[in-house]
Amino acid sequence: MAWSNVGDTLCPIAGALAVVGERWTILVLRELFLGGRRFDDLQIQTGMSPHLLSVRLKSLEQEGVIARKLYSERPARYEYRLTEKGLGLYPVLLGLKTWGERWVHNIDDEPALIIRHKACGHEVSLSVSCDGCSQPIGARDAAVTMGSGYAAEREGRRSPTD
Amino acid sequence: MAWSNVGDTLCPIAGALAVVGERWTILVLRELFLGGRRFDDLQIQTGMSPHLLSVRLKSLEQEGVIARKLYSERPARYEYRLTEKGLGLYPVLLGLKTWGERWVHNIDDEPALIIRHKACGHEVSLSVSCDGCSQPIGARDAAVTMGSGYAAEREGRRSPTD
DNA sequence: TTGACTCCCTTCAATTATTGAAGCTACCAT
DNA sequence: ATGGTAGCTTCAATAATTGAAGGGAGTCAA
Repeated sequence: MAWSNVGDTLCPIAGALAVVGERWTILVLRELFLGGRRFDDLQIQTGMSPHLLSVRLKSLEQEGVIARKLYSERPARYEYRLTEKGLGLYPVLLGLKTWGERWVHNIDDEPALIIRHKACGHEVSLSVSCDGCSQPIGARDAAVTMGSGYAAEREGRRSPTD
Repeated sequence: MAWSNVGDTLCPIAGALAVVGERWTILVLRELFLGGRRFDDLQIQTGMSPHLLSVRLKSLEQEGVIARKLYSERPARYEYRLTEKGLGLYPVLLGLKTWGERWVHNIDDEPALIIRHKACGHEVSLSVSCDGCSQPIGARDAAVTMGSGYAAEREGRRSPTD
């Protein structure tokens, strides 16, 4: 299977990756979350080639993750902004940040990014918890069940009925 | 800049992406979180080519995200398992799942994956909240500050001192 | 003890994706 | 009119990915 068909599944993780799972894409989103708005800013701070950045921006716009907004008529100049759909990726970015700090960089280093609640100034964090008992949940505390449709899709891959 | 240098920064998001940011990698991790252990399972359920899967598995093993464990001496057979470092990516996967359900698939569809707290049977969810006031936080409620090192790194890219 | 089968990959040629340098248009400042 | 900046696009070279095929090392059944 080619990567271009990765979204053809009931799995929501694969669906998400079909939109934001290519190299550089999350880095572009990071810049937008950090307040970057212009092509050159995004290009310089991500380090990607201008060509690829333009390809990625078009794709993200098409998917509705970002929107272009005219900020100068002559010459026509657009800035890029996250839509609601794009802002919805906040927990994913925060998850990567948290994991990178814990497992990739040295935990004693000065933090590169500090995220605070605007209203009260305290830091913000990500957590997985149980909707019933509110306890914090780690990967081992959870069990996965598959919906019947997705279970059938997976079974079909095991024993192809062609 | 080439993708291979994407981890050369103080940004923890980029650090994380240097490890798990390539195409297919997160899908491999999904399978492992779903309980897949063997090469062929991973290959069939992700749909990626065997070659690329073997490349990705080696890289993940090298990074300490997964470990190979011998489960049969003769013939030598290994299974792949998430390490603690790998399990730490749980919130990221859950974030993608939640976002995919909300923004990519139809929200009324039967869910493909249901995740429950083993201890009490209720569903599990991801949230961003303030460490001070415990309020739920959206992207717009938070402000980002950069550490001095990372701020300097970024400033250097704007005005290269070569 | 042959043949069929499974598991777990590896190899290779063909196709795609990505890079990095250069170029282009439109405007602004001097 | 000359130089500079913003915002891209084009293009040839390089690297990543695919899909088909193959191969070794065992197990099982006849």
